Amino acid sequence: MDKINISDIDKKWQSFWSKKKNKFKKTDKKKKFYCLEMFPYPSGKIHMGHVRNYAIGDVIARYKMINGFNVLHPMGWDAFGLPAENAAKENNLNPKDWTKKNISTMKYQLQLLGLSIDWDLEISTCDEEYYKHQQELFIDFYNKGLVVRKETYVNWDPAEKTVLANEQVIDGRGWRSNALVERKKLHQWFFNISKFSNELLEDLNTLKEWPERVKLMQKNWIGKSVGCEIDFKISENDNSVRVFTTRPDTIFGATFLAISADHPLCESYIKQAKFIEFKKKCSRVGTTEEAIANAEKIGFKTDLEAEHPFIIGKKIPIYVSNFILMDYGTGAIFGCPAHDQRDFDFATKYKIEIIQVVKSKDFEKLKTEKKAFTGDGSIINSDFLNGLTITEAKEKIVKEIEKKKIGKKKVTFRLKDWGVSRQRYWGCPIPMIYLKDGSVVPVDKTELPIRLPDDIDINSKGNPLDNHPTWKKTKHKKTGEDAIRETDTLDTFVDSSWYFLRFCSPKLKSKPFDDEAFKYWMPVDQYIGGIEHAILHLLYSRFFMRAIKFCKKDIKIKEPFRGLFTQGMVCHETYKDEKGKWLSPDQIENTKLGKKSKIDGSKVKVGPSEAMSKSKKNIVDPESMIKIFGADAVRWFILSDSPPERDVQWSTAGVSASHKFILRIWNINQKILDRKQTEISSDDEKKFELKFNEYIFKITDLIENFQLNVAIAKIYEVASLMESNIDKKIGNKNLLVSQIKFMKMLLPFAPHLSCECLSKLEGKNFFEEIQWPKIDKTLLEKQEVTLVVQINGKKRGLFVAKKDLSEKDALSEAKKIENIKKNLKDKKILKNIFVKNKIINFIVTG
RNA sequence: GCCCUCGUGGUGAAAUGGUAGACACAAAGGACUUAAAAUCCUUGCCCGUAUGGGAGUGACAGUUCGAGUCUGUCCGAGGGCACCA
Repeated sequence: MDKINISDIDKKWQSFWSKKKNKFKKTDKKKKFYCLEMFPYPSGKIHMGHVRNYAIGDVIARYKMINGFNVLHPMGWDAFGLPAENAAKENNLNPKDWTKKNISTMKYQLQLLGLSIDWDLEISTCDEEYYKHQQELFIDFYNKGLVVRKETYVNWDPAEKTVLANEQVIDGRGWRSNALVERKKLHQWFFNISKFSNELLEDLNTLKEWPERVKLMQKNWIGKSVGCEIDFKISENDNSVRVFTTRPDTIFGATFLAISADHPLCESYIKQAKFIEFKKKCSRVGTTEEAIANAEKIGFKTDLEAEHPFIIGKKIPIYVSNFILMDYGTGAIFGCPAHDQRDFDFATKYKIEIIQVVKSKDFEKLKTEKKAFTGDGSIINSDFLNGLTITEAKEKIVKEIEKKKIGKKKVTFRLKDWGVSRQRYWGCPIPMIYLKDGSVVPVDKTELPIRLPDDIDINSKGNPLDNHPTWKKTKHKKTGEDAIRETDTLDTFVDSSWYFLRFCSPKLKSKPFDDEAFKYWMPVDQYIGGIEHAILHLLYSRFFMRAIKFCKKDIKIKEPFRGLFTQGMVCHETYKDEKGKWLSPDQIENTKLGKKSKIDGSKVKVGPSEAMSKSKKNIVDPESMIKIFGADAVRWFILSDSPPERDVQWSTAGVSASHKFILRIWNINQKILDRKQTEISSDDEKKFELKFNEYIFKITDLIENFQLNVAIAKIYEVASLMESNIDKKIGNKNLLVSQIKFMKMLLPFAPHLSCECLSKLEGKNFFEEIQWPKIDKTLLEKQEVTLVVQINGKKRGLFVAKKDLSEKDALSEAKKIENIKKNLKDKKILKNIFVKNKIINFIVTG
């Protein structure tokens, strides 16, 4: 019997596939399948999360390939980003070199997994061949009005002289500099994503193959709210304040107006010392959403009053308040303290009148608990609205408002425009220039790409592009006048918002993508990645597709990803030594007295299993695992232990068991090859065939439904079936044919072993002609079924019968069972329940 | 605060309203071996030698001949959104 050397067969088949460049495309071009996994950020080495992502993707890609599909299965690198700049600062090298080195390491590691990736299609977002086209798209968007320049508030790190993302601000301080972060107003570039708010929301309904959870998260993020705008006349002058509300039904309970500190009406106070002090107080609150949410409500009372639109002669004070945001609604509200918690808190603090307008028996009780009543009820104290329900009142008041021409029904979205400017070096330069007269224009497309300079001082404070001696100096192509380049670069989410389009024609020089290739491959049939991208990346990509459609008439597609699958994380136990320092799994030793530290032999405290992370050191290196157990075992384990959408616990015992199973399959294969002819028993043969065919059916169904862990459980069962039939009276040919089918079913999961076994079975190395085994439907019909017999709903016996046994025959068969006879004795059968192929239930007396 | 998801053995988990715990990990016992490793077999809560019986899917109700699965209330864990007017 041949012995197997796992690392030899890994190498053999990886080199076989790589020589063929994984181009196993079928002649049937009609059946295309675009299988895409989220491309990685080249941070240094691959981690188990990548292994899981790409193992799942590879199962789907290979399964589709051997089902006759023409499969696009590419890979690339999300190569721009902050870590490269930070690493460059620490090691005093260029971000480009650092990135390239990481890409080559990670590509080598991914190849060790034996993925069916077509590496000819490899792209990297930091290559000018890629970002050139991104700049082109940016200009297209700009020309169509989808890019705007606006002034907004940002988190400004005064030490680093740069803008920080919200997640880079920790407790109000810069994560690197530890400097107090300021709110600063800056001119920034924005993608006009809010133009598509309603479309992005409505079209979620068309995404039938997306997880409901992701769609819901996007729905909440877009945040549609239906309400109305109302103009309040200012008593002191002819101006008015426009407010937005979703509760126009509470208008009679309005006792104050509140406007944002950035509201145009505040302009006349800007120079007042009191107002300046108030604004200072506001900006002292952090910029994280949580900090804002928990901040105390403070107000600045203006000397203005507004006229209540429905109560003649009633004047209500106007406040400037920190809880009103300028970029939501109109930046102004009317406060109805009785029925809104924030308004209630504010009114209590500034002793503003509280008028109840919705009936509730708990109102006074809630008031003493300092709570507003936000529930349902009928309207009171509201003139012509009295007695109506909230819904009725909303309808009626909106009609009145529209009749009086002081406002109208209005839909508002939470989704804001996407700010894409970053004061960074390692990103795609924004192809815009500033002219002397202050205007801003795009560069001429013939000048693309606007390249990143290599000779930068990475250690300079602020943006190295801005500090570069010559880079930003340029000339306007049309007029020849001097101009200054935009020195901000694009958010890296832009890079990943269209890479899936580039994969359709990654080498094309003239355009971002080829129209024919686009038509053929798009949309992505199956997209696979982490849940952490549920909102931003997926929403931005959906926006990009629409923006491109808006710019190019012949693009018909709106949704880039037809199917989406979000996999769970890879977790591992956490370890701490006696001093509370984190230990990595390879610093742990198993002894009879428990786990000990390899470093000093001290006792180790085992913590809960958590997502693998550098900070907790609970990381297992995929490369070393592959070297020990082989690529198939690593892939197998990570797929077998949990449903792919849930978190999986990594365990060395588990992967070692997978390795043993790989060897067991090899042994089964050898035993079948070495088997001597046996006498045939038609009975054994038939049973085996029926059972085997059923497994093809089940495994096919399970893969189609992404139940990969259950599919693997069935493969274990097939292995046992094969093993137990080697000594039975089954023809060699039948066993061999079944083993070939078995190995084909194994191929998406453990391709190296599968191909090696197939080559032994068929006597040649082959791949192209592999076809997923066919299900014999007539055999499925012949399958026997187990009928369960219950008495009063309790299981009392079972028997195996032919499929579709009639009720009459089933009942008489059931009554022959010893235990059933015993239980039916002296009892009267009141009713028989019979469900074909499933169950018999006798309902009896007593 | 609002919204969503999930609670099944020592563990990861299976189960179109129809045999709960498939499959695997770990454990215990056994076989082989001088021994170990490897491999294989058995066991898994309670009563019983056993055929068998009882309890049992976070808790309590309900619908049903039959509920892990459907409905309601509660408890617990995780996630998303969060001065969004």
